[in-house]
Amino acid sequence: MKNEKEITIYDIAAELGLSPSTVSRALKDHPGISKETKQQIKETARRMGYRFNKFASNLRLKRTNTIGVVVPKLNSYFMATAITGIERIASKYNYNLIIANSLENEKKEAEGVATLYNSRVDGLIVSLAYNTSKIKHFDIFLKKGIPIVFFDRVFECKGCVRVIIDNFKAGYEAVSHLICQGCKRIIHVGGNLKRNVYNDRLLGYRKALEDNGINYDESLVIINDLTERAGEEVVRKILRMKKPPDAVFTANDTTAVSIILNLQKEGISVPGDIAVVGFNNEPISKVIHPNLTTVNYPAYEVGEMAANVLIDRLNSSRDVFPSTIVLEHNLIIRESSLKNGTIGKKG
Amino acid sequence: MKNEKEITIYDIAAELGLSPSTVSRALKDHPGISKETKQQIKETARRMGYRFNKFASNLRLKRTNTIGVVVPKLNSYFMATAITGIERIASKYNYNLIIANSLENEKKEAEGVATLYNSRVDGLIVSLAYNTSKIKHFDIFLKKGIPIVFFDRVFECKGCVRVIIDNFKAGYEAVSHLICQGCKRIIHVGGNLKRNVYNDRLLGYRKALEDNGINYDESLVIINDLTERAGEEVVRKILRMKKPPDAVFTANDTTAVSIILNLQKEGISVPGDIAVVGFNNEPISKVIHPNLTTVNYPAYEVGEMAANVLIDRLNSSRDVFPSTIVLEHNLIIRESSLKNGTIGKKG
DNA sequence: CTGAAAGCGCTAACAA
DNA sequence: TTGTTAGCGCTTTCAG
Repeated sequence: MKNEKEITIYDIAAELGLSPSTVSRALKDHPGISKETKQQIKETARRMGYRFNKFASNLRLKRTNTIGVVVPKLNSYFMATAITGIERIASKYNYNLIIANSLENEKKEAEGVATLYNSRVDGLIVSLAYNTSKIKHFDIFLKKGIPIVFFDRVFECKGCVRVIIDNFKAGYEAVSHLICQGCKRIIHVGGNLKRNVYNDRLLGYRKALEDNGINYDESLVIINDLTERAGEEVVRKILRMKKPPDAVFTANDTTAVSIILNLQKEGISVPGDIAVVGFNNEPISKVIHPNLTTVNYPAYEVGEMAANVLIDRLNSSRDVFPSTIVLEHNLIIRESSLKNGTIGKKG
Repeated sequence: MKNEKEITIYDIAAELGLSPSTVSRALKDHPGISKETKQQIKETARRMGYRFNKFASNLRLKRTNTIGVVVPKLNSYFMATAITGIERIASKYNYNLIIANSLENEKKEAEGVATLYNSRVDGLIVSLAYNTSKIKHFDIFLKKGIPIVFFDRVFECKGCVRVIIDNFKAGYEAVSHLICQGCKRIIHVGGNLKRNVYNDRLLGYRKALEDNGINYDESLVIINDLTERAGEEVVRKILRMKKPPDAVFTANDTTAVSIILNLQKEGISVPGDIAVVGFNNEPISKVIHPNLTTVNYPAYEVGEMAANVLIDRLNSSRDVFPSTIVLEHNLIIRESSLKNGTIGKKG
């Protein structure tokens, strides 16, 4: 590695016979510097290959213009899209992003949070890991008053903001739709109930059953990690059931698709024998045959909103902020749930 | 935002009647500090709510332990997976990641690179944007001897490392396979030929034709942006052709899947009428019916390798490094390319 | 409009 | 084993 000396504002100042403060001001377009001096300084800076030293500046200013992002994974359509939204807003407002991947693991999450704390991020955007139960690793942020915005898998805490959709309502709508289609034995496949998203979807499921006079049957609720493999296991379970279900409502598309493929492998027809509804509206839902009925989750917008809220908080001097922001979802009805080729009307 | 004073090593030193350097050393587990002192200092640090100031440290050490990552998008399976791989290695070696999204756009890419330069990343991991033609925005890095590792969409330049697969061979194998299946009029759908990946795949296509005595027909090569929409257009084009093709080899899975869906919509059977081969082995390829024959691209491993190579370079004092690292790909044959239900043997 | 000087918090060479 | 001290490069107050 070559080691050409780094150019500093002192070098520029020396070169031009000016003082470092003048150079600093000129480079920052400070009003009180003459046009010519500015021009000259900027030109010299370019010529000498000067680069601004963020660390010295951060050290001085105690502000990093960096946002920490903690997510449970990067390689899902939902997360990647949300992060893309976050990135767009951050870059618009000149914020850098440091991303920590918790890999769905509470311990890794705590480590990531600690690293970001040491990186002195100005704020945090978080979606919780699958199994996080204690959230005390965020205390250091809360105690210092560093703002946290949760999205998707959120946590109720004083002073934090949550950006979500109405998962209860979405679950309710999905299941109501299945009931309209004549389904009566509806399996629900969900995730860890510590996570609001899965808990709320389950509650929506239960309420929809209740409102339609269908008894809640605990044995029809399957909690797992919502992977592709989980879908295989669900199908194995279905095959072992004495009274088979006539529908499945799954809390994500990956598993819904896996369920469809594995049902088909067993000669079970979707939606004929079993109707399926997923969640998220990932691209895959339009590829699977039959196309998957699912809940559209505006991932990009959720990411943008989370970043906007955070940056607003960082820059505004107000001290009243929304605590929860709910974005719109909508049920997208496709073939996988249509028992009789028509949508049907009710509720 | 509350503003409790930040605790520094000076505060800890004062509290314990020690010197700042002792505190600094103790916190870094420096060998020449007694066990008890270390214990005591660490305990006090925790109690007082001390946090390490990276900026002061970076300023002092002129090293940031940060890697800049420049990618054309975040929300594709390939990129998200590669980044996950990068992240794993970076975090293993205690490096932070700053990610810049070029959105497939040369100008945005140059901006991102400039930002990362100012962030003083220790090194760069890059996959080029779709339309990048001048790469002079990397000159600042090259001139300073800051290492750059390219992956996937790479660039030939002195002192950089490239982590790739053999796209030529992969293209050759894919097309040879189609020819084995009896295909003779094979369309190739590719991307911007400035990008090595697309250019090499096209060259592989041509060579396979040549080696099998099939004339190269320029009108069968379609260059577009390889989106879902691009797939629709390819099918429209196919419908207008007097002599229809009997196969399509596409440089990614997204477009391949879109082509299959749109062909099917037109009543054209895959692989019966037209066989299809994609590229990347994204999860979607196992969902589409018929399952998509595709080239497995080890995205995670490419990401890991890129990060490993970069970090090795940063930490090693050697000055000989590989310039190109080629990882293994393999053709995964599924139903979408099997004209007669069997794989066939030849070449 | 420009300059002098102090200080942000950490590290390490050197000294004890 | 611990302490002293200078300095990393920038910003800003205060002075001119």
